Amino acid sequence: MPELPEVETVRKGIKQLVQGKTIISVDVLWDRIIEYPDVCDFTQELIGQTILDVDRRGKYLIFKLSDADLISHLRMEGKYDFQEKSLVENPKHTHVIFHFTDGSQLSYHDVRKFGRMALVPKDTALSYKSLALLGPEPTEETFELSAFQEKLHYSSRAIKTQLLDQTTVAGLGNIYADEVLWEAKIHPERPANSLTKKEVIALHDMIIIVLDRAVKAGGTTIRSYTNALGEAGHFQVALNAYGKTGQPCPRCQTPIVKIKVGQRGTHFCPHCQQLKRRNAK
DNA sequence: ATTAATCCCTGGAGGC
DNA sequence: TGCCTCCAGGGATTAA
Repeated sequence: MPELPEVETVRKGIKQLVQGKTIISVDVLWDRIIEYPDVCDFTQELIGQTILDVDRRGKYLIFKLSDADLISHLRMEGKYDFQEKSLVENPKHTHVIFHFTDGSQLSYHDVRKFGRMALVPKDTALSYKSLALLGPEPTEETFELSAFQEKLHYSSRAIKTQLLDQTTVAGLGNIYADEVLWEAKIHPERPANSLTKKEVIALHDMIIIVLDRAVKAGGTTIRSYTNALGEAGHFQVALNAYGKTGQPCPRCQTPIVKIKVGQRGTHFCPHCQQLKRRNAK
């Protein structure tokens, strides 16, 4: 599932392949992928537009076009593929194809059809729906400790749930939420407002560190991008908790446990990440 | 206003 | 082998 680091890797890959290309036609094979406007207008308005740049905000890709912004969210399994020449037959699960004037094409694939695209007026992507509500990017420069601390202070939800809420900080998904909580040694079910100042600082710092590390790892394979733009960059970073049910915690060897938090599968170390503080000795 | 539950989708895994 | 059920999950929507 693409989270911020994966989307960033996809962004770089797509950018170097399609920047400067002009759309000549668009095929939409599954209408519900297009959230706005209706498929007919979406297709028509894209014709003749040139891709000036490819940006990202949180987990959203933003294609900067000559006269519009195209927003694309990959959700669970969305992937982009690039072909130098149009394919006679498109693979299964191909839902949207952008044809360019030079004969090449960018196609969108999505087995579960959860991904969404929206075409909005030029330079308005960041104020479209939930993009306008996104929290800060998880970088040193933008992710302020004080705002994060305040957000947690007023929330009684489980910290894991709070981290998945994109208005807290943008870009964390189920994998990295588990990873940063493991790194910060915080139990995923701790109420957000029960974290000590020390824990909030540790969590804040780990969010920046873990995502930066993942972005850098994903970025190392960019040059090999010709196909499957959503695949590379996945699991380039070793995971410590997510998907490690029953395996020893890399810190203390206690088996990793899996529970449900807010309907989401959640992995943690019951020794390093305790719900109640042990009596200090 | 805040938060929790439901829904969208399909393929893969496990049971029998 | 094949049929059935269950599970995975980001974010929009609906409900409480």
